[in-house]
Amino acid sequence: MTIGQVARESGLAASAIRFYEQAGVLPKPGRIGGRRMYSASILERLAVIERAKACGFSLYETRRLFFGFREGTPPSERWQTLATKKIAELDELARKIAATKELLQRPCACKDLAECGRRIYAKKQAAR
Amino acid sequence: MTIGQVARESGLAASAIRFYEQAGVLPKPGRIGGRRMYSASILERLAVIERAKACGFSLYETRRLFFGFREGTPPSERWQTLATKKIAELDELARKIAATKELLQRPCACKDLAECGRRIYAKKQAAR
DNA sequence: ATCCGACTTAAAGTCAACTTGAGGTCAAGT
DNA sequence: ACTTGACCTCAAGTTGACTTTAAGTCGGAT
Repeated sequence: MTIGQVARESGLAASAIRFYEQAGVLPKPGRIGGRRMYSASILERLAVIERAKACGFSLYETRRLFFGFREGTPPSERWQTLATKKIAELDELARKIAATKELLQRPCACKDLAECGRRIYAKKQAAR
Repeated sequence: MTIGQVARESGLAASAIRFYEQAGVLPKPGRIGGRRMYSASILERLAVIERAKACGFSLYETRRLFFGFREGTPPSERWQTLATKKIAELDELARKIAATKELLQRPCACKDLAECGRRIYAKKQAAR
């Protein structure tokens, strides 16, 4: 498949696919007349990348998933290692979001921003 | 107060305070000998900004909170408008995080990445 | 022969929220 | 007079994941 076909199939932009290659998460494909020619398995590879991305992995982390970290470790174990760390990060993020919602949902009784500022500031000072 | 004092009091870098001014979330302070001179109320203003930031508002959104959107609307109502929108965004984000955790916690039974790719891709295709 | 569309590259642009750096100014203390 | 330290402005750098642009190449159809 040409890069254009892969792009249409996967829904990614061709530029993104080139970028992924450059970033080291995609293997360098063969070339015909200078053009990248992919086998259909590239779509599966991209699906894994998409999944990793959906899980909040950076491209750097995704690259480590594929290769270059503790060679010889089975992929499932690599996944475990990365997943455990990421879950902790997500828990922390969820905690922050909950706290934020808490803050947002409490209707502000201040009649103007100046009063609001005074209250927030006073509270902040009191917390020290 | 000089910008340095404000920085020390608020815990922000002086450069951040200048940046906030430039971004339009802080009023332009008076100058003495070219230097910014702030009244103590700047700390309250900064506290509001900090709070808005903690709530996930961008500086652009925060600026709209202070001025420039539906002039004459009381601040509490502006806050309401922004808060409602932001809560919806947070709910969406929380939903995504939960889904991601779900994904991460399910141990991957695949013996290699190729199999993993085939499974994910097949599932993705089936979903269409 | 030439034209078109799909491809190639490298470099630069995008977004947010700042920070960093260079080069200059100001007022106070010695 | 001179030094010091805090401040000033403006421009450029930072991070991540890409996109956009410019200029060039390839192969097939007319």
